[in-house]
Amino acid sequence: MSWELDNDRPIYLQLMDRIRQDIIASLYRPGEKLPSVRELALIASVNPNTMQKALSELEREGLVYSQRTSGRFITEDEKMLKQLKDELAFEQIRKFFEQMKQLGFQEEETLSLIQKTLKREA
Amino acid sequence: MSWELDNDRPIYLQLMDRIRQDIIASLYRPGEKLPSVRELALIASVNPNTMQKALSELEREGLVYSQRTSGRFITEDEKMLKQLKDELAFEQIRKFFEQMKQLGFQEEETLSLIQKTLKREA
DNA sequence: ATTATTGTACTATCTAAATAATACAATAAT
DNA sequence: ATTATTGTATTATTTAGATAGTACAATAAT
Repeated sequence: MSWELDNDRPIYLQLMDRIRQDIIASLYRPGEKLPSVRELALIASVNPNTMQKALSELEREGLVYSQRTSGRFITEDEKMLKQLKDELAFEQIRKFFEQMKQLGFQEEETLSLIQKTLKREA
Repeated sequence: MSWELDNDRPIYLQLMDRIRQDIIASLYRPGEKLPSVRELALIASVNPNTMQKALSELEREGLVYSQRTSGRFITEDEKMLKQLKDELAFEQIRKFFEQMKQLGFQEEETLSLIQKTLKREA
């Protein structure tokens, strides 16, 4: 299937974002075993080294841990996952309003623009 | 002052974003003369070549135009500026909801989370 | 015991981006 | 006329990232 990656940011960062999101959104469950580095590299269509880098960075963040030869697993610390989810969501909101502000939209305008956009979809 | 740049994306793309936003938000007015390449490079604390690249790309987008030796100017096509502003805003909204969705928040949840966040600020 | 799979490590190569240092032609300012 | 400023072009160097290829130690599976 080959993940959607662009050339504007380092691949390994995009891989991290994607996997982090999949964990947060519970596509992978706490304690679940991840596919191997080589498998994930195949799935995403990237070099195994690049995937390895992404995974080892996620390990530094504490989101996954590896057991020497049995594989790599999602952390079982559900409290941490919940907290991370909230943090990431808040960060998205903050950045979004920041961007809109820089385009010249105050909070009120942004809010009504959202309403309008959502209505148009429905 | 030195603009806020990170190492996660090419500098010239970040420069483009910044200048594009400043134009859209009317920090620079249509027809107004931009500081010279060298000046802007100093202001942003980047290499003149990098700034040159950003500006020539913005020129390809039609946002600015250069007159051989008198300098570089903001386009006078206000219609285009207005349209670009709307497009960029819509794109921000779309991406934001996309990101939130990938974190596991549906539109409704995202909306109420926004309300909650804005209230907390006030 | 043997085999296959695991994460990990290492070296080499290639490319894009950023920087540095100049240079030049056109023209506005003097 | 001379000077300074403009955008632009060129060459070289450095660095980070991506890829390719290979290797190894630990251990689960057989």
